[in-house]
Amino acid sequence: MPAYKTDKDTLLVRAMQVFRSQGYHASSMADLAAACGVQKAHLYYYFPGGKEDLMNHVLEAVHTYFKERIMVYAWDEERSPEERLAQLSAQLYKVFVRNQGGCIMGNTTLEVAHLDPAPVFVARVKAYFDDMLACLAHVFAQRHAPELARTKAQTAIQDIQGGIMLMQLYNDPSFFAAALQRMQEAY
Amino acid sequence: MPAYKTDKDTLLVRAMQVFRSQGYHASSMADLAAACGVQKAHLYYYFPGGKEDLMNHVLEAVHTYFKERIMVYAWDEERSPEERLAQLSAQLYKVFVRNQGGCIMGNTTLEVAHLDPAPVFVARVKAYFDDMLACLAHVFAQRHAPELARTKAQTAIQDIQGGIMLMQLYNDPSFFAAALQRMQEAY
DNA sequence: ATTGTAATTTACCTACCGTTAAATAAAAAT
DNA sequence: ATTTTTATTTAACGGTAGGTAAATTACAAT
Repeated sequence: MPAYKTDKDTLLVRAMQVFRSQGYHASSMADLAAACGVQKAHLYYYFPGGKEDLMNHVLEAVHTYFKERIMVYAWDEERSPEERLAQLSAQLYKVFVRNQGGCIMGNTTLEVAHLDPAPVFVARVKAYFDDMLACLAHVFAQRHAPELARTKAQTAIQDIQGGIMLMQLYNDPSFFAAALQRMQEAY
Repeated sequence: MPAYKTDKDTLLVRAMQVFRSQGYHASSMADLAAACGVQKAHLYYYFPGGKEDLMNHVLEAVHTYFKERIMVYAWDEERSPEERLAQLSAQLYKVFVRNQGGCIMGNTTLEVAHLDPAPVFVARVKAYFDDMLACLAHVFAQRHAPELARTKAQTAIQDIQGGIMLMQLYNDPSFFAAALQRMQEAY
């Protein structure tokens, strides 16, 4: 089916893996091209804006993936809130433990949040956390008042992000797993 | 009193500010030297191992600062656990909200945690979180069983680190402040 | 004053960075 | 078959990265 050897989505997946495990600045265009099995000049064909443009599309793809494959469970009105949280936890655990490099959104936040000038893709990271916050708050709102639900969602996200941080530092997924557990118990 | 224009500690403070707000890889030796008011070659006089060596000493200094100026409150047996947590919260709030760039330990974790080869200073970051965890667990252990105390300490740290992350992303300290509040209520 | 040592700068090196232009190869259209 | 368009590579550019060697300046000891 692929007439040409590369399609844009494959490039994005490979580039994402590099960015996630090495970070934005430590990932060179040469690294990214090598991981994609392509000469680095070719990356400018699909992403004329260069490295920043590529990262922007990578984060957009990640955001889309999370919305379609993970956050959807939060909006599934057929299931109980408890079931939704369990589904969310299971999916998040799979994604963040299977893959090396933790959460590219969290990594990117701490790496570039207050660079001057701020890269354009900071907006993508914000949009991701906006959505994650909204979907968790929606689930908690099934039982709790909107404000409390929102606070619980924020708490869960902070706990989870901190858990991913310690998981990476100590190479021990239990921090992250515990955060997911607490999110479920918070309902 | 300073016979020469630079002493090592001043260099470390200035370098720390750069590393904290720009991150490790985005901080060039030229940036660091400029912030220190020194030619970049001079940095190799005090830190022969170069950038990595400098970062290592910066993180060591930060670790020492936190131990002596913040974590001490946790071990102050003269005060009640509630008072100690209040003191810790107040100090942490001051440090992380006043300064730009959030927590250099958290930033560094997510930026370099799984670089290959891992920089030597990853060990310093681990030591910092070890100590922070131990001191919080010590306070919680005044009322709770050791295991539960440790879990509460982990939870607090994760919540706080996630709070610092969102604080930086949204430029809103309330995430972080809420985490400190929850830490106090967890006792 | 002279010498010795510690601190700091000047000048430079190589390697690699992100990026661009032009050439080539592959596929589609006619 | 020929042409046109799309995909991909080759080759190179200027800039800057981290780092080094040597020269110079500032202080200390005598």
